[in-house]
Amino acid sequence: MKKCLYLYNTATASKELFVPENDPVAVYCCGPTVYNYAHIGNLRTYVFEDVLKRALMWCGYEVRHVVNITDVGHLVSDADTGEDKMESGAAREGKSVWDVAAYYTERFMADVASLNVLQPDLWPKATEHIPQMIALVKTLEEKGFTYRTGDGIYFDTAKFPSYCDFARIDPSSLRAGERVDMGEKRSPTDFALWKFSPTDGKRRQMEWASPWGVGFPGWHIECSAMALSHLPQPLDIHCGGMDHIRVHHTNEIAQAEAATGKKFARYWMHGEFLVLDKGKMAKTGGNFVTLDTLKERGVSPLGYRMFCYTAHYRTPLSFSFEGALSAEQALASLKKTVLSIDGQSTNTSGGGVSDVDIERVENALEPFSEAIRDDLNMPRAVAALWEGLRDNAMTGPERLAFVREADKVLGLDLLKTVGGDTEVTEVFDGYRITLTAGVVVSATLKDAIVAKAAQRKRARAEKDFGAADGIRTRFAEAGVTIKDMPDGSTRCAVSDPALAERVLVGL
RNA sequence: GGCGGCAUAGCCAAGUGGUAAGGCAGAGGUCUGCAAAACCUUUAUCUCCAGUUCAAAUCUGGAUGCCGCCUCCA
Repeated sequence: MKKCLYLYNTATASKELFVPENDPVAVYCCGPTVYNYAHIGNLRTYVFEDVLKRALMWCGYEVRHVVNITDVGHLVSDADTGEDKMESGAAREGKSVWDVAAYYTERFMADVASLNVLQPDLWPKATEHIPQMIALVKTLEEKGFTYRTGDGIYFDTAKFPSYCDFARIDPSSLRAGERVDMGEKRSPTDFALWKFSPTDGKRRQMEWASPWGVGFPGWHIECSAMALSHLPQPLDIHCGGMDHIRVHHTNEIAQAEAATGKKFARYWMHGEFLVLDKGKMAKTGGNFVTLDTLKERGVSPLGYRMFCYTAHYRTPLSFSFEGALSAEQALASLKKTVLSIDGQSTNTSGGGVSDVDIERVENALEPFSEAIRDDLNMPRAVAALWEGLRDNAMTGPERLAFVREADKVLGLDLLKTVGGDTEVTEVFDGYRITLTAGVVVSATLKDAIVAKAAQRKRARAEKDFGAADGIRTRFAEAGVTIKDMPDGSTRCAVSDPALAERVLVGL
């Protein structure tokens, strides 16, 4: 029994009940062009797509998920000029394009993995699908959809009457040649299927032989070829960022449908941008924030995932470190709340599951489920989670079951106990002092902190609060927070070991 | 110049006709030598103007501001 799910379809500009044609559901997502690090704006889209996939699975569907890796450089524009991003990336770093592609592919995969994005079933690479792309272009050529210019083989959009339907554009409104030179193109909407390598002697690092001459594929044909090679047509869902609607997806539809005579994809879903004060974040601008930058500023990957949930995926989300930090904080208290749930069975049967009233859990889950199934409304789903956690009607085990279900879609590791932190408990003069830090702390620093903390303990016992507070102030300067626990023990949390060492050990 | 979108508390935001979800921050309180933590309580009439309606943040018209697309881009 599948749960029903409503999704917004860009192709019809409306929310529709999702009814797949394939089993497993065929989902294709446009992947990264691997010439630089993924910025958190890119990553927002992959989080959205992951939520989509999890929601589908949660509703009872099996999913076949394909995300391509665009490792072939394409020109900055379809015009004859412009540099190739892959090639210029290689030149910038003094590596071969192949090395650049391999490096950033690996980095991208690590980034999405840290965001708890589920692995797709397949990561096809453009460079490994050149024959399929050539075959597709050949079919288009045989059917009369192409023409040749001095720099490549182009798709003739005039031969595909429904070209403008998807993006709802008025072709006459496009200003041909105003911003980019048309070259020999017959129409501003025509696009390259195959580009010839430059003949000025500047050899490309990536080029292949083809029936039309040595060159490389156009960007759009890469996706169509990879999608058609690995998924049944029509695809059930095709995803990407907003910016792909106008050109990339419009072109993909034209190529694929012209070549096969069949519908390419049934549902099209697009993620909105992450925006900064100054507008959108862009790789080309060079000014962008990565997951590593976020980590340096105290925002974990899952904190960022949480941040993505503050807005609906079809709404632009304003980014600021303050906002990201608030999501980090929210995630921390959410986890704390979950960890404090007493999951012990109150039932003497010892089964542990027997006293979970499934129906009660499902009732509690209903608002969450409704939000998810209403076009992945994550802000409402997260609100429903908070509300559910406050629901006193549920027992501890029921509450845990509730969170476990919700986290299948959220992917926030809400039930995972805190790991990775170093935590050392020392007994000093009879006082229990626990040291926590996100990283490994040297023995000297540990000893210094423990000694100082014990000294403060003693001062407090002797009611010498001036001395006690002096030590606490010193700790604060060293980035160490100190807390007296109800059970009489003391906890010290080290935020920056280097700083702490300088302040507390150095002198 | 054309096309499209957005404007909700200090911040991020949900909400598309019946009198404002949630989170973060803030405030007050309990607790504490003081802190911290925890827990409880609490904070908006929805950019402006004019309409439609018994009723509008939600519909219509206008104004202002911001953003996106028209070139590669999540």
